[in-house]
Amino acid sequence: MTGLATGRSSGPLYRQVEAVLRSQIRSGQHSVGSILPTENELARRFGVSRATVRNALQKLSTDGFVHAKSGVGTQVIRAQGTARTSELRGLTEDLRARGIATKARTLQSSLVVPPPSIAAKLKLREDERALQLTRLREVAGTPFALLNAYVPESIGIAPDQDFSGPLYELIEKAYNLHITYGEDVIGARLPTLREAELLQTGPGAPVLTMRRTAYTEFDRPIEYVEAAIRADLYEHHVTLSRKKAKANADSER
Amino acid sequence: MTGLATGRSSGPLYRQVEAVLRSQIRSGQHSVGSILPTENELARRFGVSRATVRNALQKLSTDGFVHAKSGVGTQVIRAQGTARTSELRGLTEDLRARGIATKARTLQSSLVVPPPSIAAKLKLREDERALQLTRLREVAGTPFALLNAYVPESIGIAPDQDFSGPLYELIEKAYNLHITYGEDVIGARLPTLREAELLQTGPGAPVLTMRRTAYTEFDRPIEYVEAAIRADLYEHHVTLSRKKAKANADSER
DNA sequence: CTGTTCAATTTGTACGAACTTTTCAGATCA
DNA sequence: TGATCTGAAAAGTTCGTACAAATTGAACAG
Repeated sequence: MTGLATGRSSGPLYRQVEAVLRSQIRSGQHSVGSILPTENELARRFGVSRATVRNALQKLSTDGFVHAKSGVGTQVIRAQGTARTSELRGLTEDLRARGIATKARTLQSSLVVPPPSIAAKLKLREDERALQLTRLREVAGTPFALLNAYVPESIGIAPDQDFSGPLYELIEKAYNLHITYGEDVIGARLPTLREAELLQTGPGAPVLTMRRTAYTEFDRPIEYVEAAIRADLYEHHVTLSRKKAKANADSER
Repeated sequence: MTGLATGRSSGPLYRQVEAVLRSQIRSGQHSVGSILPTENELARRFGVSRATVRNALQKLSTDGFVHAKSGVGTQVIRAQGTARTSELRGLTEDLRARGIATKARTLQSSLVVPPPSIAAKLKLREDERALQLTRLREVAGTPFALLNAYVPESIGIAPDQDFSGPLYELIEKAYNLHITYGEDVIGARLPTLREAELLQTGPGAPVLTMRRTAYTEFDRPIEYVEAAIRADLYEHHVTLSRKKAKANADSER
């Protein structure tokens, strides 16, 4: 009855150990604040080597559930499974994750030579073209956000297709690219006349602006988006973790 | 001349290996896109075990510099040292990191029983008090942001002290607490009359709003801040990474 | 009672070895 | 030509062992 032997679970041992510990923590079997059994003890109980236990604990640690302290033990610091940092999501994905369905109306879709400022963000050479995509996103029939996206032509997206879904998914799935990270700049201002008209809002009602550059591997820019979002309909959520201020006089940048 | 023997570096071996590889990547000795020598080869060259090399590579991987692929090798995917995700920073820390000095003027500082909505965010029991702190932050003499912070009384911060610096640093250093993560909600609206007056801006000029709950260990709320920031003077920067869509049919939430 | 030393406990680091799974390219066969 | 098979190469996983460093609490000396 030493744990894993009875479970027919598949996959690497250390993931199984991790899963068991995770569920024990979630269920309160190891309460928040308590110290887990020592690594050697866990290894004995699970019938695996200490290295395997450490592998599992390390995962739990980077996920923010436990904190190992030399000479003391490994303490449970949280039980619930909320991610400690939010991941990069497109506007649509974000809303969908919150259970809000949106629909996009494509206003324009054409290949253009983007203005220099945008070409620089996409690291385009002179005269290189990009797909420019203007979309109006709606929630329950109400205009919500005006999105102006640029995607390098070299990515290979055809201008004439269905852009009503999340652009990220389209890029990732259809073109087998993986977006690794993105940089957001969030601000606010009053809408332009055209924006006010399209968003069906007053010229004095502020919009939230979001400029995002998304990158795939090798820091290659894959998309630049400027969004104007009705501030009365949307708030942006971000979860960030804070670095541990450790004693590290080594070779940090 | 097998690398580490010549270097008198201190600290764990795997950190030394990591540092060497990092600098080789940064200097272009291992160019972006190229495949690193195999783990066994690196182990041989550095004169360490493969486990140590893996330990170093794993760090480089989570930092986003390399990507290991089974059956292929470990590829360099970026050379520059920008963090792939931004960490939680207070407004002041954020600006300071960008080289902008600010000063805070404390408008109010008192112990109050916060309204229920805020008490809930701080997980306060009925009648528990919090330090309420209203500050006006200025850049070069220009009002910039109005900050309204609540800190649980149980944290133990005295209401009468110098709050001109970053509140986070004060909490962390003086009270030996560590902020582990925070949740931001960013929106925009028109300023209230009082805000417009204090920020010396017109009633029609939008402000960026930021509500943040910061947590220490055990998910204990340590601070709740509502900020109204002049949108013409500030934009919020965030860098987020995107999860790898791996084949993981295991025990995810 | 107070400060110091010391020893036990626990995680951290490092070695070596072996086997598994994934991936790719070349060889083979229809 | 093209699809499939095969084998080599690489990272992934797992074991066992040993010692180092950090921390805590108990024993001890003053």
